[in-house]
Amino acid sequence: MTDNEKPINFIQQVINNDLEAGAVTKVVTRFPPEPNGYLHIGHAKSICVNFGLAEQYGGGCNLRFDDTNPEKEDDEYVNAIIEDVRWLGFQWQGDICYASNYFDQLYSWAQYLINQNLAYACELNAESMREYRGTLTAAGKNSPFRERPAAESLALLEQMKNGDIDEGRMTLRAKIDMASPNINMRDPVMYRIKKMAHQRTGDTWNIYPSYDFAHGQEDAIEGVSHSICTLEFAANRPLYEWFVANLPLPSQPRQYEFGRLNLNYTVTSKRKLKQLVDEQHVEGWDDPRMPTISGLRRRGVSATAIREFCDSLAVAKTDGVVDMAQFEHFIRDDLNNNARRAMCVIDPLLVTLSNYPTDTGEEFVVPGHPNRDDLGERSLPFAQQIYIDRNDFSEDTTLSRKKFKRLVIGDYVRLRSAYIIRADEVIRDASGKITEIVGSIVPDTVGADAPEGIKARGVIHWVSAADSADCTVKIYDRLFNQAAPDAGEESFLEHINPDSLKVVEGCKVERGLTAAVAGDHYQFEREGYFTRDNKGSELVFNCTIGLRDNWKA
RNA sequence: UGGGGCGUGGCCAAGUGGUUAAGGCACCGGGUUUUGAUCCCGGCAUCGGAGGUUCGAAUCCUCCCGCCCCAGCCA
Repeated sequence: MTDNEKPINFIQQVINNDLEAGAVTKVVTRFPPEPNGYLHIGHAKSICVNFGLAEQYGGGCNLRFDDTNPEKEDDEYVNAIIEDVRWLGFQWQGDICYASNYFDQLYSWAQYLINQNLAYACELNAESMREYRGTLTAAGKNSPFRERPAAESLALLEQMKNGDIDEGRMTLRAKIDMASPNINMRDPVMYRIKKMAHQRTGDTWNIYPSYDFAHGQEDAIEGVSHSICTLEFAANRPLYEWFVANLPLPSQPRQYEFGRLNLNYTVTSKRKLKQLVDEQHVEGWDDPRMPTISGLRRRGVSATAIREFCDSLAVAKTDGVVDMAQFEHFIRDDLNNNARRAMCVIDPLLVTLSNYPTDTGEEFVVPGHPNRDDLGERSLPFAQQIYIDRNDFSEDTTLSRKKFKRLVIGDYVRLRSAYIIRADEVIRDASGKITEIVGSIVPDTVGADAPEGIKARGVIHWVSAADSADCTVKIYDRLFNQAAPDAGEESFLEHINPDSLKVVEGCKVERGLTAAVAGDHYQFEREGYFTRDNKGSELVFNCTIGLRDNWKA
């Protein structure tokens, strides 16, 4: 708990100064996704930054859909985004905002700029506009339509809006500077014609505002004090400021940029994630291998883990790649503290305890968590026949105790929360495969130390053969087998890990887990953290992440 | 080659002229442990490079090198 010792970032410094100078009285931020895909871990950082700042300074954060391009947007995304932000545990101030709510206002501001001789209707097509724009090193040249009278531009804008002009034939442009070293300032497009219905405004509009003409004004309308976005928008800032300076806005928002989150072994680009979904490389946006919020949730990653991880990241202007291990640390940390313990045998091998009664059994009451009394207890049925994991048995009696702390013929091992047992012989089928182990218990060793002369090699998990449930376990590996899947010349799809999903059926889990519901987290002892899948009615557990594994074979 | 931004250990990152250069992840030792987990101890950099200013520089100046972003009627 060293939160108050955490150094403040550059945005907090700006806010502190603004507050001190009286330039700002209420800190208002916003999280402004375009509803053209699902939220991913990169958005989570932005969400934590924006909502976190608002919370820290007693202000508010808006959830605003930047729905200025109906071509790519969909209500499915709107709903998914709302669900994800809520699930992460954040609450926006007031109603949800939509850029499309401001279309009328934006339109009249466009007319205002035309009247100020700061905007004009341009008939250059896309190709010509590109030529006129110049290059990184060569200045552009003025559009032949640049000096068109305001009245004419006004009329043309009206026609564009009404659908009287074909798509691609005309745009409304800001009149700034075609020779600006910043290409974004070379008469950027404010409106383009799209004769397309919008998910919220229907077919009211045939023109839609561009990002640059909309964003700062949206912020101003909402009273956003600090408009925080990622680094790639830095070059748009002068344009943002130009509109803020030249329009009669209700407030004067400022834009600040920080480095977006990149994680190795995955991609955090909506475009690429959409491609994975569309081309069915994964099951959907919420596939447990996806870095989407919904995928992580289905995988079993908790909202707390995501938030703690995001809070561990710096808000700075460097663009690095965070090691997936850092994320995994927070996933494990939260689950270790909060997940109930349970036993699940993933590759069952039958063990018959010959000196244990056939007709009776016992119930061992054990804690739900080693150091969380509030997580209750569970009851483990014990009987003559149990399952252990095939990996926890070896016929090789030469294995040292240090190297193999599991069951070996003739030696002892502790069954977690139960007896110490010894393996006596193996039973095989016709093909030579071991089908059963016959062993024996050491009496009076439940909850008690081993008697003199007996030393268990280690502790292994188990489950009652008769009184346990069948389940399926899904184990995931990273989606990409290269740290920077989108680095090289080749497509990132070339680096998809073909073995990222392993489905194991016929696992045996302690009976209590038949009551597990989606969202319940468990630690399957000695294996890892699992959560019940949120799809279908079968008893399926997704492996969120394995336990740390430090021993060297 | 124009403009903008950035370079501190394997990764993330504090640091705003005087500190033994924080912290986290990873890694390496060791201890505890009925989870090879957790937990606990300990180890682990002279700051992209070269000059310069200064009693003193990661922090200031100069030059150089490297990386990222911008030439959508995407956001």
